[in-house]
Amino acid sequence: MFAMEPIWGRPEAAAYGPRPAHSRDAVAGAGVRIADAEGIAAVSMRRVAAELNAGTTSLYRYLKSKDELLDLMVDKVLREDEPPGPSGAWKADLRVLAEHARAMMLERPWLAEAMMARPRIGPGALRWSEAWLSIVGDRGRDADEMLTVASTVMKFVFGAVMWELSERGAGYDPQSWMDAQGAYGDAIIAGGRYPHLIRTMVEAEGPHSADRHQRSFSQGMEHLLNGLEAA
Amino acid sequence: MFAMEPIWGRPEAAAYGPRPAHSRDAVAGAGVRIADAEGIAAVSMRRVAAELNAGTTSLYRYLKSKDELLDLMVDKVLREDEPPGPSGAWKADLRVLAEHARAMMLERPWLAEAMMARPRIGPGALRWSEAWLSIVGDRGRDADEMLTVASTVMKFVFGAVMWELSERGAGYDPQSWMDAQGAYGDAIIAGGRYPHLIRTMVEAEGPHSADRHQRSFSQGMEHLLNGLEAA
DNA sequence: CAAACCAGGGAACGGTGTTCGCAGTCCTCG
DNA sequence: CGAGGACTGCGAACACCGTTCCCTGGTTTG
Repeated sequence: MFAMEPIWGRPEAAAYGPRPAHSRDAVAGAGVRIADAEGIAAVSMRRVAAELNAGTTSLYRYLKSKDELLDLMVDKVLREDEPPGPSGAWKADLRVLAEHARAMMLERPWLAEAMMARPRIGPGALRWSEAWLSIVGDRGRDADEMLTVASTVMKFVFGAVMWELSERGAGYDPQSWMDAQGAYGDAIIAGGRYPHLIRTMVEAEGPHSADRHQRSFSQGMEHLLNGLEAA
Repeated sequence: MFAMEPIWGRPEAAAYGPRPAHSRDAVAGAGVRIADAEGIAAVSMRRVAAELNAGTTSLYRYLKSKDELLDLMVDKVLREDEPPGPSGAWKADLRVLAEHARAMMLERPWLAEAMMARPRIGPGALRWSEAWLSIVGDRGRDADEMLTVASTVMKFVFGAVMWELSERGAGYDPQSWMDAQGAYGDAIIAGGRYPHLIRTMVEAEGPHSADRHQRSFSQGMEHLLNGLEAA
């Protein structure tokens, strides 16, 4: 497997020559600004260059590819959002860090997907990894258990956030969708092939409430933490 | 909120006119074949049309947009992979269904991301939702608890799969990356800013083993199930 | 048989990421 | 101090992309 060198392994400034008019961080910042304001789809090389009053292809003096631009954008955001440090109570600390990570990713709907698309090995991402591990690392357990606990929580957080974003992006929530749909929704109910699904939709309060994602996340975290505590 | 009608709510065949040369399912099948063989990035309207020996723009007789093509591809795969039914032992059943879902998504690396990108409301997706809920629905609990249990497990499974795929896609695993990297890897270690991270890399056996993802998944599932059982 | 309707698909539009090559700028070395 | 060379900025161009328009020709209904 080729160990393609990440952008953080390459020096930013050259030894010789004219001073660059911009910087990696400025390029990343322009990308973040556009993604926040107009969505990740609006982040094109031309658009980012325009944001910087630069020629489109000048960006390739700072980056090898658009993927690297996304790497820089992700890491800039992670670097500028400091993870809360451990207090010593690992369960509470995991709760706090998980909530913080969730809020961060919900605030920038493009972030979670961009993080999952590429390795997370920039300085900002490493600091977040360190934060997760430092919470579970001060127990007496061995390194493998540290890893299991931390990565299990991280996986749940990512999954929960992507789940929530997928509903938000579609402007869709399960209950109102069921109500609003015409022929297809009726066919689903009339078909009788999904009894548990329909019973849940009808009986459960969760899907109707406005804070159902927050509640579902908190409850899931609580059960998960209980399971990890018993281990 | 606009309830944009999903493709499953629209009839496939028209009343009048010549018989269509293809079908939605054939179009979806062509897309799946290309995605499986050449990756999701190779799935373009032109490429799919070529696979069917059709004109590019003929596809728009079957679909409104490329997004709908992805909807059909996802649902076709879900429809053709039958979820294992419940045996009555809910914990074991959740384990089995989770493993099945994980294997399915790992086999087609494009599937998980496509599933998260759009609402999952086709027949195949509904049958999978029904399968999850039918496992937890035959306990005496109320509907909200059913939902919490099922969705918590689903979120963990998605998060775990996307995590694994993000490493695979980069041809990167944390340990070998640490070993292979030159200047940047050294700087990480020398800097001393990530003590827990480095200790984990050095001491843990997990990151070195070939089946570390499977093991991490199984262990996480076990802890999660224990926590859900106690609830 | 005529009218209405629909499937197939070529041409074209405005985007995309990226490569190439060139002009001009600055640093280093003789 | 001057020359060579490395470097930056960037316009032009390429091969694609998703999608709309519009026309031809086939099929079904009345």
